[in-house]
Amino acid sequence: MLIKQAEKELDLKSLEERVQRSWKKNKIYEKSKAALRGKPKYYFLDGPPYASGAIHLGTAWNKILKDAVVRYLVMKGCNVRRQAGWDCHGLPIEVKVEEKLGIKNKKEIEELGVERFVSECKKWANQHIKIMSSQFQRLGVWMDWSQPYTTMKDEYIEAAWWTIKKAYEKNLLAKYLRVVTWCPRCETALAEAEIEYEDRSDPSIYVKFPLLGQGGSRRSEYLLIWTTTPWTLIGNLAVMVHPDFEYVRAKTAEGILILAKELAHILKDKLSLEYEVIETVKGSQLEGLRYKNPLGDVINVKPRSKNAYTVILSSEFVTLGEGTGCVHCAPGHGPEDFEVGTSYGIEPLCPVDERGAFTKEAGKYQGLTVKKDDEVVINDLKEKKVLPLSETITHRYGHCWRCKTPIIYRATEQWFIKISEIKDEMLRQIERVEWVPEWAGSARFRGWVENARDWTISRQRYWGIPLPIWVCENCSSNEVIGSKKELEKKAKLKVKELHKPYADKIRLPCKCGGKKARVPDVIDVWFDSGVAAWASLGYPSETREFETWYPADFITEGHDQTRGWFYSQLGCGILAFGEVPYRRVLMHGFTLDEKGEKMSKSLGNVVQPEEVIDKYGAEVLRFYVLWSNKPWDDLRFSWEEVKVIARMFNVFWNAYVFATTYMGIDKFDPGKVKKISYKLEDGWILSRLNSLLKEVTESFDKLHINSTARVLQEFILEDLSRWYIALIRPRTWIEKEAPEKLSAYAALHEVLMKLAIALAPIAPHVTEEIYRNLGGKKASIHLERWVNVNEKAIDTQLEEDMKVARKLIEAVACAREKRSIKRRWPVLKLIYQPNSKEAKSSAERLIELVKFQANALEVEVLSPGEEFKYLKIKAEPNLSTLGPEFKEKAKKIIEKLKTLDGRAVREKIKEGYVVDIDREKITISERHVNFREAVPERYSEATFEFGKVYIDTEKTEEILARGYAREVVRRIQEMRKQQNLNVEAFIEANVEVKDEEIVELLKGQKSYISTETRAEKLNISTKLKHAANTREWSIGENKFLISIIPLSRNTVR
RNA sequence: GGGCCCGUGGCGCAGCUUGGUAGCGCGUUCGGCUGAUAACCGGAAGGUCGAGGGUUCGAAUCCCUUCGGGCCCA
Repeated sequence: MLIKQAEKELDLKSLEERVQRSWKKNKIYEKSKAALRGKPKYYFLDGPPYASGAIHLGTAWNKILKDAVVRYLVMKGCNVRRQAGWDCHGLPIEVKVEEKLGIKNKKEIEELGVERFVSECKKWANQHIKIMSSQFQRLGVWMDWSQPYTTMKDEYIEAAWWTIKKAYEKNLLAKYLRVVTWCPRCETALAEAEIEYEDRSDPSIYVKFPLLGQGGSRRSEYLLIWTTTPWTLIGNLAVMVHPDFEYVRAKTAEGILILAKELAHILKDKLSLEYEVIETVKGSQLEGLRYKNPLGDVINVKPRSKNAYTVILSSEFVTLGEGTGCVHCAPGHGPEDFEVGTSYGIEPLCPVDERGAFTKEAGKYQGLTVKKDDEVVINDLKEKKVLPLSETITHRYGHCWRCKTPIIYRATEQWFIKISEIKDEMLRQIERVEWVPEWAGSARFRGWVENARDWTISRQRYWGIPLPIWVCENCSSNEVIGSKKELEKKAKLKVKELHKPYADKIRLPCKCGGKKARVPDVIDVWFDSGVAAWASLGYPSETREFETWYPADFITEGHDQTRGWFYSQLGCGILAFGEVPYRRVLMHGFTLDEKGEKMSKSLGNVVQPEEVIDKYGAEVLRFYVLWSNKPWDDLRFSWEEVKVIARMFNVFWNAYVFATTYMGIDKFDPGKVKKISYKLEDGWILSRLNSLLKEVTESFDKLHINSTARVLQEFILEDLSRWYIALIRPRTWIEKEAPEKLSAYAALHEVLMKLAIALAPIAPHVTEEIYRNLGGKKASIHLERWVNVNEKAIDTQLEEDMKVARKLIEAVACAREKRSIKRRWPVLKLIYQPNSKEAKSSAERLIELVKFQANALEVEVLSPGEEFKYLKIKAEPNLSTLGPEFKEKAKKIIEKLKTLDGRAVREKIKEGYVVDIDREKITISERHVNFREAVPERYSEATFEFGKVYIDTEKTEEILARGYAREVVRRIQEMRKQQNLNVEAFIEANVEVKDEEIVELLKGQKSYISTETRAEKLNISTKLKHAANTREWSIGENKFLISIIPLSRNTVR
């Protein structure tokens, strides 16, 4: 096995394509699956992305996260099930298909034919599954792309049917009249999860409802209400007040108005009405007051309930936050209105049809459209002089998540899952799950479930799982069908497929002799994905897979899925099996733009994954999104940071190129290394490697994948590239098969190999290339087992020692800089004054390394507390104490002190230093002097974490010789590089410098210079003949002329 | 209006679980190194850790309040 020199330039894009092609060609994914047979089962369940459109950064992040975790688990030896899934039904695709076919509403769909429409939807889904699959695959995501689960297959539909039937059997399926959120464009009920809230401008009107006088006493008296939905006044049936609030009767130019006392100020502030409070009453006293709907004579509403058009009480829904404290109640148009109205026996009234058009009951408004025709209502109110104020406000309003139409509330009959009855069990089940982060379950999800209402599962649409409920046209009895077989058996005929319109054509016989027809509704798509844990296993029509895998061991999705998939699965799981169908959840964040704002097409700040891949490669995108922040925080996308990661890969690659260059030249065979005597730094890097592997394993296990990525990055940049390779570089230049060279190769090889394995789940392509070229034993790195930590290799003391050494060497660099001494120039002596015993021993153990890296001829390590002996100590007289104590003698004492040796003074100062002034012995104490240290001119000093360093800056002849030699070597190397010479090429070099002294110095360094530059002939003189490529260099004050000539035999090798 | 999360030099983040000298990267600037590296190293400038209060000998870290952003809901 030979290691080839790697390509110098890292082109991730082409590397990735190359690697992906080889995966395909060699069926690596299939092999990886095959290798897992018999290993412990692990069921990863892919949350199905919606099969329309293209992937975006958020879905890319999601899949990358899944892929990294799964790859890790596979390497750890888990037999992971990793089937891709697709969510295919629902409004989004219906809307796209409507657009494509140029139709706008349900009527047109019916005209076109449901069969055609549904088949177009299926086609759309299939097309986009294809597109998105290949986009995900380009990211390097390994899943079963060829056998995905889709929610539109008959077996999948059956699983949903079966689950509905379970709910029916458990008496958790119900149909009742309730106010639901409704999209008038899509003509269907919407679940809470299908509504998004956006700011919009709406009317804000104050309306007077005239009280019906009892014996004329209430003439010109009104309830003052406030609303932002004028159209709902047609369905108004009551006015709610809070029983405990105080209300006033206020006399104004508009008559006597009744409203909450606390809000009475709006009469003046908003309506510009002077008012006088003539009575204050409790809300409860208003109960039963009758009023007239001001639109009463133009509409056709005939409520039967005796409580209609009266004041009713609600302590729950009347607040003083806004409005007037008298709340307009239209039981057909609001859930709260419905609830309170019903408790007063008021039957809800909904004079609005599916499309949002007013019905006959709306009288003169028949045919007009809700919301859109608010103006008509407002004008009528104005004419009737019951509208003291009409303005507009901006507030959050719900919109259909697909077509953005403002939603309305309608009272309709719908089918529900009675969440209220299973909520306690749901809350208990949340605790069985391991949530990452913990609060995703204990706080966020729990909070959502606690507030959950019954789940409306019926939709009045076409592209979805048909609701498997058949109702007798005769006796109205229900039947729920749980499978295709059951349906065929009962219908006594074959069913083509379970979608609309085929399912609708099936009629079932009823005991009463009549026929049962399917309710025309389809099921809420959230229910579809809710059954994925068993539906994707083909259960219940097939049980083998189910018995093997269920329940899901791991899922990961964004925090929006708290209300979505985490929830729908929990609900469906309880219906089906009485338990939550997943065991571990990683909740991840959202992708935001660089300013932390949501990416959206309208803002034009969307970054496409392809864009990143085109510029930097999938590897960079993968590493970036995993590294950027904690998985559960939102990710602020930043091109700058992407660049940082791209550079890291470059450094990693360069380290690999370095290794392969020399290993290739020397034909190093990792398989044939026998006895290795590692040097200190080899032991160190292997220790660091194993410490790294430990951290990587731990953080992966905890799903703290950003930590994983960060420690890997740190290791690559700091330990491997910046330090270890710098340390072993001289060893790689040794020509012979020296043991110290082989040990460096062996260590470097092990590091690169294991690092590649640790990095493989995150960067599957580049690590594959490296693994194969470095002689990996398997056909692919992804068939490798995760690396076990070799605890024995971890030497924490050595790691600590190296830390001290590195810091020490950095401090030397700092001391050098203070005197502008380049690193190429050796320093005569390095004195290290450590600040602890530990630091001292660390430095002593690594003294040779320090000496070499600091480029010092000699190193001395002092003991903690031991003073650097050349340090000058100055005793500075303290004038503020000497003056007052010694008065006129002070001046002479000061003079004297300045002449003394500070060190001597300091030694004796404790017991008092005695000076002789005019033959008088005067004792100087600590309070009289301050001691100051001064570094002698010859030394430069720097302080750092582990103490102080001093360097001797004296330039001896030896230093000059070595310094000039290195300067010359550097220049020759630069010229070799410019001439693109092979690393191994031999040359003839000519060096000319006028200064004779320098020539003599350099001649003494001839063998060093020749070895370093592979100069077989080296001429140094004050005057030389030069070749054409001669270059002039300035080194210090001197001009050097240097030329190099490649030797002809270079080509032979 | 409510729940959850986030807020740390110009920018992007770590540190917060378990309180003890505020750290990294990018950017700026000055200097240096380099036969793996269009890479890198060192110095400098740059922070009242969103704000206010509390607990404590000591708070970026724990608690309360408040402001701004995100997601979800009303």
